[in-house]
Amino acid sequence: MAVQKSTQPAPGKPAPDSTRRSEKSRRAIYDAALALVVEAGYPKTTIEGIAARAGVGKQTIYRWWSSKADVLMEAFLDLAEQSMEEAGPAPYAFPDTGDLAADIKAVLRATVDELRDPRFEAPSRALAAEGVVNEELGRELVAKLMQPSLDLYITRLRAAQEAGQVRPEIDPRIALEFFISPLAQRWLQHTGPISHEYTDTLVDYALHGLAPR
Amino acid sequence: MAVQKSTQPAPGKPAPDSTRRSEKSRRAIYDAALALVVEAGYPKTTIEGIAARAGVGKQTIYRWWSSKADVLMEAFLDLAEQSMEEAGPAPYAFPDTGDLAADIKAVLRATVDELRDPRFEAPSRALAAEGVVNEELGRELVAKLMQPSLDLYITRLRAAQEAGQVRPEIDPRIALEFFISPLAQRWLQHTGPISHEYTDTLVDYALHGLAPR
Amino acid sequence: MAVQKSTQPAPGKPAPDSTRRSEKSRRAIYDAALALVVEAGYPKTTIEGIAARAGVGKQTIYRWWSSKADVLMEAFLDLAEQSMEEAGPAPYAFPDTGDLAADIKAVLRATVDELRDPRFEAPSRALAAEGVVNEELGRELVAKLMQPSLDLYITRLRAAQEAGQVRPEIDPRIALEFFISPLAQRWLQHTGPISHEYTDTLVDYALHGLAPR
Amino acid sequence: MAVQKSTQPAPGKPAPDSTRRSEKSRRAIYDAALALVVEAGYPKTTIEGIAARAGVGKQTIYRWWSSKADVLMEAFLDLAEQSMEEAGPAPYAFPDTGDLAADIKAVLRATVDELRDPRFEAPSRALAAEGVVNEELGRELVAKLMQPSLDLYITRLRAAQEAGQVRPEIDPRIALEFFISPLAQRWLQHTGPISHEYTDTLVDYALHGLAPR
DNA sequence: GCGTAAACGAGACGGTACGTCTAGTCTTCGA
DNA sequence: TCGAAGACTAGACGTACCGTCTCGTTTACGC
Repeated sequence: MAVQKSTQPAPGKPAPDSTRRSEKSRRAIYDAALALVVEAGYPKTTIEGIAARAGVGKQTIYRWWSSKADVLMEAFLDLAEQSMEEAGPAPYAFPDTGDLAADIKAVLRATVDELRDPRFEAPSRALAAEGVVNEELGRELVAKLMQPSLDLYITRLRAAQEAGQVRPEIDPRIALEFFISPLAQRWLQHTGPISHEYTDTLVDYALHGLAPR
Repeated sequence: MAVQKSTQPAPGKPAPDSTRRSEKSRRAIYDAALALVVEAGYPKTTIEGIAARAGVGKQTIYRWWSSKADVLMEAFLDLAEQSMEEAGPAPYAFPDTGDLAADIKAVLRATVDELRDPRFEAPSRALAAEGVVNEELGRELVAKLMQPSLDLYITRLRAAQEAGQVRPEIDPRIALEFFISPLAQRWLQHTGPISHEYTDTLVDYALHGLAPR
Repeated sequence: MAVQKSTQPAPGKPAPDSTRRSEKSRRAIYDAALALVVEAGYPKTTIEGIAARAGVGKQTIYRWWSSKADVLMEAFLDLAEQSMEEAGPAPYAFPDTGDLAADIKAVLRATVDELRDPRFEAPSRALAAEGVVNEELGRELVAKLMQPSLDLYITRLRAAQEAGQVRPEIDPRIALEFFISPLAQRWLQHTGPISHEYTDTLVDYALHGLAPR
Repeated sequence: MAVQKSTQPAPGKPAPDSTRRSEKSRRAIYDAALALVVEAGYPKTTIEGIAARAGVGKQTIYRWWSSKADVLMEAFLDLAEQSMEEAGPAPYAFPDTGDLAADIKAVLRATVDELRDPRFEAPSRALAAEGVVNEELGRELVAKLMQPSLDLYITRLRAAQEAGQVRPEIDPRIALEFFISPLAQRWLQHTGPISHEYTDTLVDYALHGLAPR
């Protein structure tokens, strides 16, 4: 369960002893970083500002992270982890009631709610934007934040294939994009509003296709 | 056809006389901005650098644009306009051979090629990233750069509905997202490779649905 | 009477036709320059500001003057001329009542009053300061503004020598500095207050020396 | 002896820790400032230039000084201090051989030599000019640079009064201006050449007066 | 429990870029 | 053809952060 935290500083450096790391400072830095991104936006969030708000020396940040994006990413991962733990003891579950459409609609409705949660929105957008331009960070984001969820979609779709509810030649790794990508694009690029009705429609269209039967 | 250029400076200022604007400087600024974004990336592209490379005073930039994103957006719009004019006298065409799947596949293949063109990639990503975080700019991007293309999809899908190739209750404004959004998300978030095969698959899946017939 | 105005623009230039010069603009520029120096001080007085206040294009200033100091110098010369004309028909007089001490005291008291006149103080200081650092301008200032007065001192002192009130071997061009320089230094360098009592004392000390008789 | 260095930054700021100040940077800034004033003159000496030449960040200057004049003043004070220390262990001496005229002549000759020393001239003029226009700086200059010397004149003149060489009713604080002010004015305003002969004459005139005995 | 080494807060340092301001030049227009 | 207006290149201004580099001061481990 415990997600691997990289926390590697710049290579070539003598590598600080992480067993002696101050947990209090780390928490303070996470909190300060997230708060600043929410309040002031990503570009106006500075390492200097994070350090000041966290009551921490700048070097304590540079010792453990390599960039603003790096700090923010970990802070956000931590936030996500926390809220998952709050959510219950079985966080990585995808409903399987036998009704594929209903199951996916339920998950997408929860995703819509999360995307609208202001606590998540500012840091999510900040990281996503950085990921667009910075491929490395983008891939890291995908791997750490999105992949676990995507895997659950894949699992559920395979189950549906076995139950004969999805054609066997369909690649679940592509199929899931019909549910996720339209929502993602609307959110990322402000190309349209997002709502439960919208995601419900997506599921119906995707499962039965656009062409008449 | 002539796209409206905003070119509004900061409001409240005495508003410079745009009839006396130096076309040469504008061109030089566009070229410098795009070149720098390609060469150095968005964050390392600075207004100072653009001014220096364009052989222009900084104030000439601040007089006509309000931010780095603003400069880059206009530069990119200009680039897009130019390449459309090069493309021929019927730039905004969407094929209609009667075969909906083939038509959309052709357009998507062209889109894939464009997304991979290094001349477009860097500035596109830079703008897209800024649009994620800056809603106003994001909406402007959508309206000016994407909407014209989306409208062509809508038109083609409506024609297909009239021809009975698409179910009449389908909303084309949502349907088009099945073709565009997965590609967009893969490109924006590096969630997967993009290729002609991939987009072909998208079209097939979307038109006929995931569920068996 | 008409004092020769240099009004030379930068050398080598085609020399604008001075017969077509706008007297109204010149007056406006003089007034604006003096007003700004009084209100904002010399360093904050800018050519741009003078042009704006005078309701004149910047080029109108650059056409006729070569620098801020140049504008200000002419403006001040003009002011001095005006106030001399106001003073009466015999402006360049030095009293000669036969009582040398009384005559010089009277002139110095008038000088003290002038140095304290706020209308004169700011531009005078501005020019004097520039003259300290810029030898050419300094010499011009001395020649145009101070020399006429100094000559009157010399004339009066020569008369006093002929009347046997001043030793014949004294050089009047040095002697006059005992009256003028201490006052000038106190004013220029803020080394002490200036008053009628002070200048009276100067005259007494200077005429009779410091050593006992 | 140790002259109090103000080094106060802008008031209201959190006041940097002066114990951690880099002596090397300070020295480099002094040297650069003086060199630039000598080479380019006061107006063309910029903080940016000083920083560049000293190999120092601009903020290091703004941290410790509030203006160009402030930097230059301290740099000059430092230069003066240094050259006094070089001069010997009894820097603040005024000769007292019993011959008042000879003593003052000697000091004035030294002053003439110093005023002509190119190492001192440019910065001195720059500061003096600033002091003409900026009363606060002017008073500071007088207090820190001139007053110590003036006090020596006063002391010597009082000794002369006790010895009966100067009339007892003479105020030494005014009398000293007969020696210093004419020289100062000639130097400041370029009203005349300065030489040993000239200062010798001043002393003779001043001690014995202009009027015949 | 004590000495010591590393992590810490603090913040000065050499820098880059910001957005504003002014200088001085060049261009356009109307009188 | 000149004066007014103002856009232009150029670059200094003072501010904000950057990332690096000391400073002392905790803190916690091994002796």
